[in-house]
Amino acid sequence: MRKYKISEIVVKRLPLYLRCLTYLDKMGVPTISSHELGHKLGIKPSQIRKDLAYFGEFGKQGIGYDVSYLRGEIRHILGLTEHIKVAVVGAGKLGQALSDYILLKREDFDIAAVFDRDPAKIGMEVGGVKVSPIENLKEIIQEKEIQMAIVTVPANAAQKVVNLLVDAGVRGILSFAPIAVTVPEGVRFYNVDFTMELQSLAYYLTGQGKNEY
Amino acid sequence: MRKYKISEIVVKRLPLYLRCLTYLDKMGVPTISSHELGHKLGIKPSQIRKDLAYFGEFGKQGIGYDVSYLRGEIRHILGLTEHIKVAVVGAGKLGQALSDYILLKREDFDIAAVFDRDPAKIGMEVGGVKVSPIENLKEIIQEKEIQMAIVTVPANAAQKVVNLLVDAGVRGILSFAPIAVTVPEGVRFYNVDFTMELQSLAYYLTGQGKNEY
DNA sequence: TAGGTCATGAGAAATGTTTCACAAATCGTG
DNA sequence: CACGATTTGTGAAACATTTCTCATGACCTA
Repeated sequence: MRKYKISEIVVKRLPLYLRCLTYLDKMGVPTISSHELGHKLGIKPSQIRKDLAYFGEFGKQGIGYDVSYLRGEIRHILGLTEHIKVAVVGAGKLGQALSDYILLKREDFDIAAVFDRDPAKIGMEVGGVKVSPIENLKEIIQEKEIQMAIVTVPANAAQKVVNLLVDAGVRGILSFAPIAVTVPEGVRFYNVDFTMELQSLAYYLTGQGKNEY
Repeated sequence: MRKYKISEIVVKRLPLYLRCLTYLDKMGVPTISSHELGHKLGIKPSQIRKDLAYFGEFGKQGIGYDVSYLRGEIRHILGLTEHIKVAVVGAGKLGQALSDYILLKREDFDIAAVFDRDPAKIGMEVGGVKVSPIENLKEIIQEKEIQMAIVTVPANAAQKVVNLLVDAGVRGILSFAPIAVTVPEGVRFYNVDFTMELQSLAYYLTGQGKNEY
């Protein structure tokens, strides 16, 4: 059953399971075993069972997991029972792409506000809302009780924007800015930097990494 | 010195160090200790020292690391000594944003080709090159000897595109498609799915994750 | 209903990763 | 030069994660 503390590495795998279960559910697959699920995801079945066991008992011996039920349980664990409001800071191409994708999918998240510094972008419609000036960030975030934000501003503005967000009360931040940013305790910060991903991929093209297989 | 096999978790931290060192170098900082670097990155100094020690001895006792020299060594380890050619498949907003960013930075990577299925996009200039039809993918990738690719196509096209890329000889793929994809051995595949990041962030807003501090 | 097959959940073992602790090297200062 | 303050690289220890193994329960078929 539920332990005192779940490690982040386990929490990060839940969305992976969720994504696959949502797909299977849409396909009408009624049940799946940890073995099959693991095969699809390139993960050992025992790991899936152990991960899920931190949160409860969701499977049936001899059968596996009910796809639709397990999907609901994982959504519940992750707190995705109702749509979560997200603010996007930075209405450049990346901010637009992410916002529009969230709007299109209409799953789990709602774009509640988009901010930019550039006057030319203010008023543009992105992700289904009008772009607001960054000066109004705190006011709007507090008024709409937004708790989560996506940052797609240039590196040199990232720390300043993150400070603004934290000051406004945001507790979870996903940054795409290619720079290290610090946040106070109590705020969760993830950084997605695709150039870092490319750089580590590059290592495996050198031949140095070949021994890994 | 160099061990037989370096774990992926270590390789993935090198770009983090590199990003910080590049910044410090630009700022004119001559040397940095593992303690200072760790403080900036939220990592323990001992971890940085151990990571680097897999590849050689780069520091001086009592001094720390020469920023410029260490930066060069890490770039060398990652195989970033010359620009690496990258193909981008999917010329939507995300593909454009990523391509244009790489073109703008002109660091480590060159956009050598951009592909799309949509005839309306063919010929558009993205990332400094003209968008080519996906039918020409294999021909162009082989002609230009492209070894790395970024995939920004919708989920339902991702596996097909990845198959094409692998068939054309690409050995490292960074996919932004929100779906599980399989690749044969010998091809390294990373998946960046920002909705999965948001979902795991959501967990820490539930209060369930509060115990983590 | 009995026997065979399948698949979970959980404890134990194996493996991997992070952190500690310290000898050795470097510098600055008196 | 000698000493104190730093800081690396590394082996050992601590900690975390993954994998194995197996008792148990569920279904199916005859």
